[in-house]
Amino acid sequence: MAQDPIRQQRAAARRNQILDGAARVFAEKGFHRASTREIARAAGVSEGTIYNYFDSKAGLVVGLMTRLAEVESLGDELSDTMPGDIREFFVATFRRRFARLASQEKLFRAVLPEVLVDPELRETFHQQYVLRIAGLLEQYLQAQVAAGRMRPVDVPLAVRSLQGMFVGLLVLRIFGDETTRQGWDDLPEVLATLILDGLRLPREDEEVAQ
Amino acid sequence: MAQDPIRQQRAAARRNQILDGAARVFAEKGFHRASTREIARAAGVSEGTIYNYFDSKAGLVVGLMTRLAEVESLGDELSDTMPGDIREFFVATFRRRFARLASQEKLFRAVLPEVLVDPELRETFHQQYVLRIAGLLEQYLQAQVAAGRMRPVDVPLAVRSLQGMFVGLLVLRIFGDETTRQGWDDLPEVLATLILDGLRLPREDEEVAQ
Amino acid sequence: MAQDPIRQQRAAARRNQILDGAARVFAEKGFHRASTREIARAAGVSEGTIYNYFDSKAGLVVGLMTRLAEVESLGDELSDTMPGDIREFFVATFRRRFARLASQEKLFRAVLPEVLVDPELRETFHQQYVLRIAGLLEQYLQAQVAAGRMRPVDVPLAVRSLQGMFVGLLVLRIFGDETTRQGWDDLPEVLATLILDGLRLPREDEEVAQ
Amino acid sequence: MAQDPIRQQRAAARRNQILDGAARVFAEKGFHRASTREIARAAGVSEGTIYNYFDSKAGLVVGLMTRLAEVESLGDELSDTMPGDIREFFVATFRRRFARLASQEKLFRAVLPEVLVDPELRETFHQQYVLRIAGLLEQYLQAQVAAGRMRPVDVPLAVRSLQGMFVGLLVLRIFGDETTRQGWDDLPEVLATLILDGLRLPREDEEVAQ
DNA sequence: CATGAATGAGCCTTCATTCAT
DNA sequence: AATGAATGAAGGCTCATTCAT
Repeated sequence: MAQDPIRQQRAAARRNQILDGAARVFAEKGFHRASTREIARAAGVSEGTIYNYFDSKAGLVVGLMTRLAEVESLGDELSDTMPGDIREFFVATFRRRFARLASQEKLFRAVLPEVLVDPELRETFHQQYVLRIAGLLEQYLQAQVAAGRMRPVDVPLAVRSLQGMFVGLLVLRIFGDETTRQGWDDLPEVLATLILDGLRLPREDEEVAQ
Repeated sequence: MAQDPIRQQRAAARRNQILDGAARVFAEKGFHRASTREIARAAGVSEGTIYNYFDSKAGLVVGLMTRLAEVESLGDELSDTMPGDIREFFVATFRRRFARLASQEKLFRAVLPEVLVDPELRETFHQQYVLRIAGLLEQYLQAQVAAGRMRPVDVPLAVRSLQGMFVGLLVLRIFGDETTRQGWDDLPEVLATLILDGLRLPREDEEVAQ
Repeated sequence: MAQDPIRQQRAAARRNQILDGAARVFAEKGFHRASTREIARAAGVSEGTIYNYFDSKAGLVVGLMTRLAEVESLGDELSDTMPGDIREFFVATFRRRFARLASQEKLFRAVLPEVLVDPELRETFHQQYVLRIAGLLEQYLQAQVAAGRMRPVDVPLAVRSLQGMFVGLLVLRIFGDETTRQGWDDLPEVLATLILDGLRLPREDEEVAQ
Repeated sequence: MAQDPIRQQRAAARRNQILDGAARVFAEKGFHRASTREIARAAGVSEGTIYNYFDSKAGLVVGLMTRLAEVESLGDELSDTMPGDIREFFVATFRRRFARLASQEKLFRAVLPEVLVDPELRETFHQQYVLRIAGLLEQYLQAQVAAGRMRPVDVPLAVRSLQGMFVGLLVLRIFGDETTRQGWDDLPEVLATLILDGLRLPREDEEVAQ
């Protein structure tokens, strides 16, 4: 029938409408303290309707994560930047990631706990989020290493370290750490220096460690 | 009365007994899915007894965190190492932290979510854990910078980045990320390189970025 | 929508159904010894349903009180009687009040204790019950005093004394006092004499006290 | 043993100490919301000790009532007054009762509810309190009637009405009724007029109702 | 006699989920 | 497809009472 695409569109709109409500309530109260009643109210639908689009309350989290991952167009981010200057690339990328993270802080704060606890969600999130981004970063780093522009480190682990740093700094932010929060905009620069140049300064009587 | 110290000792033992039970159940099921009944059973006491020692279920998390922080003798860790070689120091310190984190993975997985969600817990954890460790690290880094052995970065932010990396890598571990999990023992070395020397290799026709 | 009034009617019916159950159990066991589970069973609904219609267990008492007050059409009672003969008016009014009180004895026995203890309930009951009836009685007495048919006493206090007597006699009844219980039907007459004519007989050698 | 009387005295002192604590806590929170722990603390003893002197929490109420009744020396009150002037006697007696009631308001508020609800307490209270006072009042009234100084009403019912009025006015006071509370000191006079002379004023063209 | 830690039954309330309309 | 009333299991927590010390 010709109505199919229309229906699908309407259904997708409803889904999103519900997810928006869920995101709002989850962000404010956390997963467990958010009731389906409140989510329904926030989404402007009835409780029953939620269950027409999602299997369960946990299904809402899956939906949110999936949507999060769909929206992430990391590939673009990475390729958007001219690969010319490494530092500029790093800083720009970091800056974008940090802006993203900050804007989703509340949602992360709400969803992360449940993701940490629920094995299935954990798996989904890991696949759709961690591995996807890791893959892209690995490609980039690998290329740099191959080109002799970067130290031949264990690329996957280095990437994990980077990702970890992002996640961890977000966690610190969530903890309310003032230093992290106020320095958020400076972090891309600091990180770039840290990651690219390292902390160590060669003593004068030493050779530059390469 | 001579019984006072005995009383206190017995009370402390009970507290720990209860916390052990709580840790076990929290680790297995997470905070919200763990019922006080189950915790009581795991601890070998009655439900009522729990409330003779803790204000509420959330109080158990506070207790666990506090105990965690008490056990942490980071000061020793830092000073134990000869400050001779910076890299050795970093690697050794990282190794110890990573061992610690890994051994407490389950507990973290159980407690972290609730800490993220509950504002009061967040504050407590931040004070007792994040800031305490941050302070020690800052001292160390600052000294190195002052001695001209390290690049004059924004020390507090650099420290947060380090801490974030620890936390974040633990989170990746919790996500079940195979790369992180299998590379756990190699991470201290990778991180040391990353943090101390940086990724970038100077091209021959370039100046050393500072 | 045309369903709204139907909905409302059904909801009102449910409310009453629940209140009936609550009244039954409260009357039998008193407020505190009545469990919501038992109330639910007595009302023929689930425990959860109670909370769809009332905020809390205490809310049931409020509901009962309100319903009690709504049913009371004291105004009619007062005006129904011909104002012709004062004594007849008193006796008739008393008789009606006493019949009312007796029929609600159990409910009062169940609700009064909680009303006495809970400040909020106390206030509500005072407003909806005591003051409403007091106002009507005051009007009546005031009119009689103004007409010179009654002694110019402190009307509000006299009314409180009357109300107190009703309440107090009900309490004695609840205590199981046999004299009160068996004399219940005679009390209107006795009270009328007491209140209208007083106990004192003038000695022959004295003036009539006024 | 010679210690018996000493022991008994000490035991009685403890009992009273506990009852004082109970009275304080009951008065503040009501019977059900008062915990034995709090009572113990208020009495300066341990929870266990309470159970060495009383069977149960309800036993405390029995104890309080009994002590209340013991302290009441109504006989003295009644005989203290010169039987000369009836009105003076009534006013003086009322005044004393009202002062008593007011001073015990809180305790009544706390104990009455439980007395109303618990059949056993009800019986005890009725015997020790209601009937004892009723008996004394009946004697007095009966004598007055016999002496031709009072109208030959149904004495027991009249007495119940009086008692009811006391109880009822106390209840109104407890409800927080401002009129009752502020007029408390005037009530003895108002009541005396009400009870002795009645409200009705004879019209000039009528005979004095007898 | 006094203590107070331990008990565990039982309570009120919440909430995800279902289903008749 | 939407609704929202009804459900009832489950949960955290309180507290009167006991008993070993």
